[in-house]
Amino acid sequence: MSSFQGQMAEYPNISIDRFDRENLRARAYFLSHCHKDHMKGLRAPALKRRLECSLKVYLYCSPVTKELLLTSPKYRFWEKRIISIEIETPTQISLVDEASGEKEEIVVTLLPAGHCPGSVMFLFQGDNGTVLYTGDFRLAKGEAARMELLHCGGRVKDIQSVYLDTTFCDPKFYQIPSRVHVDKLDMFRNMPDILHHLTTDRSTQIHACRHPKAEEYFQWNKLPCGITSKNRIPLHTISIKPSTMWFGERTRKTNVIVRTGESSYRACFSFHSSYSEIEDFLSYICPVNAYPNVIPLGTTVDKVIEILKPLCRSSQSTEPKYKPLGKLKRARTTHLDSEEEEENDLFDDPLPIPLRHKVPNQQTCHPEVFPMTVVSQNQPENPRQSTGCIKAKSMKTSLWANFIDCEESNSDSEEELQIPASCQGDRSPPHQQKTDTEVPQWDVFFKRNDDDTDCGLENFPSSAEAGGSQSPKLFSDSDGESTHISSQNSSQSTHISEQGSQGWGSQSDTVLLSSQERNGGDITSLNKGSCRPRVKENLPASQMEQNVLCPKDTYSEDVNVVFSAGEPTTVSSGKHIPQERTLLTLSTNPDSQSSSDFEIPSTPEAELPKQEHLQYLYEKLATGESIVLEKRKSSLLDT
DNA sequence: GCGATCAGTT
DNA sequence: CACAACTGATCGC
Repeated sequence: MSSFQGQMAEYPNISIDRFDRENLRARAYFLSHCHKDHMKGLRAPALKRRLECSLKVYLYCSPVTKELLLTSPKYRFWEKRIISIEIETPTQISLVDEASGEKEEIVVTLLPAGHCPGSVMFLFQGDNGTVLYTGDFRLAKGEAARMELLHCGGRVKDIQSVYLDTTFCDPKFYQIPSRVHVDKLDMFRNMPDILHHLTTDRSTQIHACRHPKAEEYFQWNKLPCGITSKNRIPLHTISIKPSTMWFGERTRKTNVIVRTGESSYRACFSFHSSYSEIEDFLSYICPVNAYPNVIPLGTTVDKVIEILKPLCRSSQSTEPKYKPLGKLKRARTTHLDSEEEEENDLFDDPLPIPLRHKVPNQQTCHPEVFPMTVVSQNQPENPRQSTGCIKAKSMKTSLWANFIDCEESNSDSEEELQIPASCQGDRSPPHQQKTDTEVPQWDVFFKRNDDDTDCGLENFPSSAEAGGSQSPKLFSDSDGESTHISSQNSSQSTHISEQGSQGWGSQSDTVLLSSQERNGGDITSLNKGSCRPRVKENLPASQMEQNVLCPKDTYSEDVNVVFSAGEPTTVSSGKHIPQERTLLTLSTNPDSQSSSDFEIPSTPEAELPKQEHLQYLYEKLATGESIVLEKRKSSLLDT
């Protein structure tokens, strides 16, 4: 729960995620995401009055957050006073003191925070230095390194302060498996690409509905949405409750899904970064200061600061921190106010604010162009949006850089340098339009959950060790300790297969595992990954997973299960399907609950399991035996 | 009646 | 453990 009071030392004229008390005097407001604890005062009469009096005060947030916020009638009064800013689009905002006319320029860049739909971090750049407000965030290890707008000239920007989500900033939350999310439909009404994956049709197999008395409902053979079996045959439901279990440094892999009852499971899940993720993030950013936004119960500000301190600059090298961007990108400096000719070439447009329209995500723009949106408080309804290059005259320092993807760290091959970075500067990824041997592309991040193995119980290893999520594997290592799959038993399997199909009538009839597949004979459907864009090992699982609710061209064809945080998700399963697969696989194919519903993408670069292996696994599953993967490690995990 | 706060629950 | 949302009681305006 955020205890951030709304103001940052460097830029006290703006308020973020708090809208009461002294924040009532802010010249501009920022909302990182639509969660109540970050919206304190946002609909209070005091602020309402302020808005009526101060016509230049606006609320800035991501487009999705704007949608979500305006979904509630209680916040509709904001409608004409919200300015949404595209992700990763540096935007200049004039902070005007209406009384004196005094003006302060600030550039804000929204960076995806991976916490919930629309959630962002705010990177502010202005005369008082660069500061990062993370809001609530969950980013996998290595994620910061991939955020080009956190970099300049191949290095992490010189960040004065980070205002950090420290929810799990405690070694006991050292590791949390990477994730898996839906809510009411109305809030998505203007997000067609999200809508696309949801339905109000209750006769579907995977429900993320909820009800205060869900548990009772289950007993009455009813789902939280009220649906019951039509033919008196009991529904077979499996409920999955997301909750945060943390994983320390342990030698043995631990279940990420724990069975808590006949048909109920707890899936480890978090919207917040784990300790190790925070550690990675902060040490990479290496700010001068880090301030905790969250002081969890039972701890104190001082204790949290003690944890953060060693990760800040004073505790590390006095040299400016240099971190190669690794496989993902190389920076090309494009100092906006640079004296260098080369860079000026990139910015030969004389204007400070070229009037170019924004390019839709899936399109490309010239690589040398850096987007810059200038929002003038005088033109709120029609901000001078532009993806063109800009020289931000008011900025003291060179704040921006472009990046070119590269395969190898520190490699200087010309080829790499000449890679046409198709969407540089745009919100679109710099990685777009690459081949499958390239680094992950931005929309790949949104597109699928290749690494849902963690929660998805895929029979494949995650790519965790390679810099992505460090989630525990679903299967134990070769120490022979069989973990989670063993939590299931035959009674469940049969349970599902019989009643599930009958109870769900036509819906269940669409459960489509081919007989070959059931017999382990056809593994192609399990490995659609082979025709997907390939994802490099560094692609963090959580990033892909966490973004499943982002607007779609940015994402997912094969979203995995949608959970409602804090509430059980109900799953009705179909026939003869290894249980976990049924549980956690959801096709987003809008047209059918066809076989794709049950096709789980393989982990990138994982070796395809052999038919015998699958058969072996399925047989074990069917009989309820524990699955021990002794020798399998080499073939399944070491790929 | 409404909002804020707190405690408790899910 | 924790989060986030909700409920109900209480208090003050």
